[in-house]
Amino acid sequence: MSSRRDAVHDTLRQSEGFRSAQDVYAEMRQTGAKIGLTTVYRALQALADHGKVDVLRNDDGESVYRACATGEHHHHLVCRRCGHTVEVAGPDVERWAETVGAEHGFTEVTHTVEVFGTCSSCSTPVGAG
Amino acid sequence: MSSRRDAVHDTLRQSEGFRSAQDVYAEMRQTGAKIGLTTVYRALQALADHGKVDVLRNDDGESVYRACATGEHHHHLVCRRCGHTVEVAGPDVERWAETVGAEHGFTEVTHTVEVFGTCSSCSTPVGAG
DNA sequence: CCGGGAAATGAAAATGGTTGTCAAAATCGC
DNA sequence: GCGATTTTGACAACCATTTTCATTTCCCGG
Ligand SMILES: [Zn+2]
Ligand SMILES: [Zn+2]
Ligand SMILES: [Zn+2]
Ligand SMILES: [Zn+2]
Repeated sequence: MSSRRDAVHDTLRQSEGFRSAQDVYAEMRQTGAKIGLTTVYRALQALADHGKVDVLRNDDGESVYRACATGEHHHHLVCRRCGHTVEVAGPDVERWAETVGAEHGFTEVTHTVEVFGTCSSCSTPVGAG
Repeated sequence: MSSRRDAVHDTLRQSEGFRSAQDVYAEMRQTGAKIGLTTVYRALQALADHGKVDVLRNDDGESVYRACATGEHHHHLVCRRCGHTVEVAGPDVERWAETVGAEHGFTEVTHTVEVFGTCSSCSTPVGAG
């Protein structure tokens, strides 16, 4: 229905890592797209609600979004330098979370798991001769 | 040095779960403490910087703090209803995070892991009996 | 006890991401 | 074409957090 929402989704698909609403907005405007910030926020929220994109909070507390390849439950390995993101599965972690919750009598157990690091490209020594 | 910082720390110790700066401030004022909101923010940040309290972001993006029993690396099992928090260890998760990072050539790997659920007290049926 | 300088404090203003408002514009159904 | 419905986006409102800056407190030598 919404060409704007699709445009937002497309913009996100072109990005490798997680992007904030403001990022997406700026990029779309830069490429000549005619869209308002409010609409970008709404599109992003709608996409997240529909499970079309993943959302998490960065260190600044901003919501950042990413169009992941899979709709399955997964987590992320994110380069804190360049933002390069790898989707990773962790069956052990899934089990662990469930177990830990059950051990303490918790139900409806969910979890958040994110892994950060410096990717190989970014960890290549710059000053090494 | 700072009696204020100690007061903030004490207030946090009296809380079972994670509390926001505004929460702590409100509670301290309620109990008659003479302190400003700015100072509460600063004390909380300082305590977090010194590893004296744990900090994470709640669903609203607010920073929430907790005075944990151990200074060791650990994670949390949090009741999303009453905030009841259990400190949990997850050696398997620690290993998994390292492994996943290494497999993809990432270095300086860190992670965030939080488990949420409904604690036994909160999951007791209310209308039953 | 006195004074100066550094550190701590907090009221008020600024910041900034996000959400709410609401009128205009686009779309739909007929 | 036309009214009903949805979408859009400029702008204002929100609200947690930060910054500012003048005042207060603390520390310490004299
Ligand atoms: Zn990188
Ligand atoms: Zn998982
Ligand atoms: Zn509970
Ligand atoms: Zn860990």
